[in-house]
Amino acid sequence: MAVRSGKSLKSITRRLPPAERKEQIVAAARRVFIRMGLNGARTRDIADEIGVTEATLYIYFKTKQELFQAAIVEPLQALIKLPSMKGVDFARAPSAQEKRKVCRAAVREIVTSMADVYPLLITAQFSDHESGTAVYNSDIYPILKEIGEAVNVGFSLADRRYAEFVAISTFGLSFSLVMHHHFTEAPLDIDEVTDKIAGLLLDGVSR
Amino acid sequence: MAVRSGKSLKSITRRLPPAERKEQIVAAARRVFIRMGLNGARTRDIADEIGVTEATLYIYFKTKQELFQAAIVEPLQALIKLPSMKGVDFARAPSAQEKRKVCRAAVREIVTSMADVYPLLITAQFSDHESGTAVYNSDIYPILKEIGEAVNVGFSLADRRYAEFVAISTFGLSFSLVMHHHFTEAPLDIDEVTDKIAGLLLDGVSR
Amino acid sequence: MAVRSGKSLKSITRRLPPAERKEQIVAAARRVFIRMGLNGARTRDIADEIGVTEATLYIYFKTKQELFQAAIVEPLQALIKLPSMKGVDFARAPSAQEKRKVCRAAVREIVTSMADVYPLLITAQFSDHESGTAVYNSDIYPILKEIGEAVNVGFSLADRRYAEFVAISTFGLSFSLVMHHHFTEAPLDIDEVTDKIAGLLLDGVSR
Amino acid sequence: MAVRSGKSLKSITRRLPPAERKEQIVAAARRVFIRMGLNGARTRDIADEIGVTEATLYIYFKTKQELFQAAIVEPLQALIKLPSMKGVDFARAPSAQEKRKVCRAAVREIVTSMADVYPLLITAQFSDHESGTAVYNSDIYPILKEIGEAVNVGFSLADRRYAEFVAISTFGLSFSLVMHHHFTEAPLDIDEVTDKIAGLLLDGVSR
DNA sequence: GATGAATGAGGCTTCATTCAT
DNA sequence: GATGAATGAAGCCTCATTCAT
Repeated sequence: MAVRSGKSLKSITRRLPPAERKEQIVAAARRVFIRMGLNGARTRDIADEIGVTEATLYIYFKTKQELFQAAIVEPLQALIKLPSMKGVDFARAPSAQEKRKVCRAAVREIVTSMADVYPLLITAQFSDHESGTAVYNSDIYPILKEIGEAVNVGFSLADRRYAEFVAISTFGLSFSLVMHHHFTEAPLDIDEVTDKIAGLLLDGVSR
Repeated sequence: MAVRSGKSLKSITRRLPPAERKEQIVAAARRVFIRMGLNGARTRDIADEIGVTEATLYIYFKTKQELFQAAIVEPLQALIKLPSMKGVDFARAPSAQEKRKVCRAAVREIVTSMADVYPLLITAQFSDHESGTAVYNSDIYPILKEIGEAVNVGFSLADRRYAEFVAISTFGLSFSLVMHHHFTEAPLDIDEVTDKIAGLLLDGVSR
Repeated sequence: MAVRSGKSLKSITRRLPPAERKEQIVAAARRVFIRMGLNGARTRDIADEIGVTEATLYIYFKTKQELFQAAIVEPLQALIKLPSMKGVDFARAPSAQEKRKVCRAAVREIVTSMADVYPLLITAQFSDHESGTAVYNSDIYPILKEIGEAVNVGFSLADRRYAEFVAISTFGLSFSLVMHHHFTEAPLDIDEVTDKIAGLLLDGVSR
Repeated sequence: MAVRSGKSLKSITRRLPPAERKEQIVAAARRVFIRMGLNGARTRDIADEIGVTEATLYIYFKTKQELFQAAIVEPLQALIKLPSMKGVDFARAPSAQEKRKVCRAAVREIVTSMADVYPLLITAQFSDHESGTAVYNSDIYPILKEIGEAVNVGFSLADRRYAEFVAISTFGLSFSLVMHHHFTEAPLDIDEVTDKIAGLLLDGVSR
C-alpha cells in the first residue's frame, strides 16, 4: 500500500529545463537584489529562495555580478525603452482640449512604467555610486531627453533647457509617488495619480 | 625651526581631542558610505580615509551599524527637521501676489535642503529595503505631511489627500532635479531651479 | 554525398565500443594529468579533451584517483617493467670490447625507456610526497636494484652498494638529460645521448 | 598552588612580531607545499601547522600563490645561486692530481646544495608543467650552463655541447642520489656520495 | 552507454570586530 | 586614546561526484 509520495518536498522542483531554471533563478535574484541591494544580497539567499544550492546558480551565471546584470540591469533597460513616447503625438493634436488628452496619456504611460521600473531603478541606481551613474547617464537620461523633445514640440517651448526640466519633473513626480506607495505600502491608483500629475503639469496646484 | 622628531607622517594626527576625532571619523564614514552604500563600505576604507586603524573606529562606535547611524541617518534626520515650514506662513499672506512669494520661499528652502540631504537620503533609504522603509516612514513622511498641512492652509485645499500629493510632488521635483545634477555633475543653480519648480507648482508648465 | 543529419559535431563520437571509449578516456586523462599534475587536473578538462561529459568518466572509473591510477601509475609500472635487463647479459660477454657493447645496449634501453616514462614518472612521483614515495619504493627502486645486479655481474664489482650506486646513477643520467630536453623543448637524439652516457659510465668525462 | 599555566596551549604563540610571524608562516607553508605540492596544499593546513587562522596568512601574503613564491620559489632561487662555481678554479690547477681535487670539491658543493635544494626543486618544478618550465629555464639551466663553462675550461673540452652534457650529468647524478635518499629515508653520507660521483665523472665505473 | 542537471563539501579570501600592549 | 596582531564567521566560487532520464 505504498504511498509513492514524491520523495522530499524539495525534489518536486528538481531537474528543470535550463531555460525555465534560468528564468527562475533570475526571478529569485531579482527579488533578493531588490530587497538587499547588490552588496547586501547573498548568493546563499538567492539559492535558498528557490530551493537550489549556490552551485546551481553558477551553472547559469559566471559571477554574482553577471546575475545582477541579468536580474536587474537588463530588465530595467528593457522596461525603460518600452514606453518611449511613441503615441505621444502632441504636434498633431489640433485643439488645446486635445493636447490635454495627449498629455494625460503620456503621463499615464510614464506612471505605469515607473510602477514597474521603480524597484529595478533604485536597485540599479543606488547600489553603488559608480554603476548608478553609468545607468543614469546611459539609460535613464536619454529617455528623459526624448520626453523633453516631445514636450518641447507639444507645448511649443522655445527653451530646450526648460523642456528638459519638464521631463525631469515628470520623472520626479512619478518617481516620488511610486516611492511613497512602495514605502507606505498604500495601494497605487494609477488613474488617480495620472490625473493629479497631469493636472499639476498643465495648470499647477489646483485651487 | 625644530625638526619635529622622527616618527611617521601618520603620527602627526595622533591623539586628537575625543570630540574632534569622533567628528573626523563620522565625516570620513559619511564620505565612504555615500560612495559605497552601507554594505559596500569597508571599515578599512573609512579608517584609511583619515589615517587611523580600524580599531580606532571601535573606540568611538560599537559597530559599523552605529557608525552608519551617526554618519548618515542622524545627520539626515537633523537636516530634514531644519527646513520644516517655519517661515512658510501662507495663512498670513494677504494677497495672491504675496502667496506666490511665500510659496517660492518655501520651495527654495526645500530645494536647498534637498541639495544637502540628497546623498544622505539615498544612502539611508536605498541601502536596504527594510531600513529604508523605516527611515521613510519615521523621518521623511512626517515632514511631507507637515508640508502638506502648510500647503493645505495656504491654498485652502479642501482635500487632505491632495495636499499630501502636493507635498510628495514638491519632494519629487526637488529630488529629481538634484539627482540629475548629481549624476550628470552639471552645476546646480538653486535660484533657477526654485523658479522653475515654483512656477510649475503655481501655474503648470509655462507656455 | 549525404548530409549526415543535423545533431551536433560532438555527437559524431557518440556510442563508442566500451573498450575504445575507456582507452580514449585514459589517454585524455594522461595528457591532462601530465600537464597539470594530479591535483591541478580537473575532471572537466579531461572530459572536454575528448568531447564527453564528466559523467561519462564515471561510467568507466569510480573516482578521479582510480583514473589517475589507470592513466599514469599503471602505464608507468608497465613501461618500467619492460626494459628490465633481459638482453643485458654481461656475464656472457667474452671480451672487454664485447662488454662495452653490451653496456651501451643496456644504456640505450634505459634512455629509450626514460624518454617514454619521464612524464609519467614525474607525474606519479611528484604529485604528492606520500604516493610518490610508494611508487618509488614499490616500482622504481626494485628495477634499479635489478639493474644494479646486472652491473654487479658485468663489472665484477665486489660491492653491492657500489652496484646500487651505479644503477641509481644511470637512472639519474637518463633522467636529467630527458628532463632537460623536456623543459627546453630541444629535440632528443637518443643515440647521441646513449653514446655520451655510456662513455661517461665506462671511462668518465672524456678528455 | 595555582599553576599559572599560559591560558590555552595555543595562546603561547599569540602576538608575534611581524617578521617572526612571517618567517613562521613561510616555514609552515614550505613544509606543507613540499608535502602536498602547490595544488594539493590547503591554506587551512598551513595555518593549522602553526596554530593560527587562515585569515592570519592573508595579513602577510595577498594570495596563496604569493606565499608559494616566498616559501618555495624564492628560497630555491637563493640557494641555487650560492654554490655557483666560485671556488672551482680548474684553470689554475697545475697537475692532474690537483685537478682531481678541484673536481671533487666542485662535486661536493653541488651535492651539498642538492641535498638542501631538492625538496624545493621538485616542488617548484613539478607542481605544474608551465611554472616548472619557467623555473627550469630561468633559474636551473643558467646554473648548469655556468657549471658547463667551468668544466669546459677544467677539462679543456673543445665541444660546448659536451660540456653542457657533463653539467647536466652532474646535476642528474646528484639529483638521483638525493632523491633516492629522500624516498627511502636512508641517511645521506655526503662525503661518500661525493667520492663516488667524482670517481664516476673522472674515471667511469671503477672496476 | 551517455547526458544534463544538480549537489555537498570545501577552497580561497574578506571583513567586521576584539584585545593585549 | 591608539595600535597592531589576530580572529570567527561568512562570502563567492569550484570541483568531484551522483542520478534520473
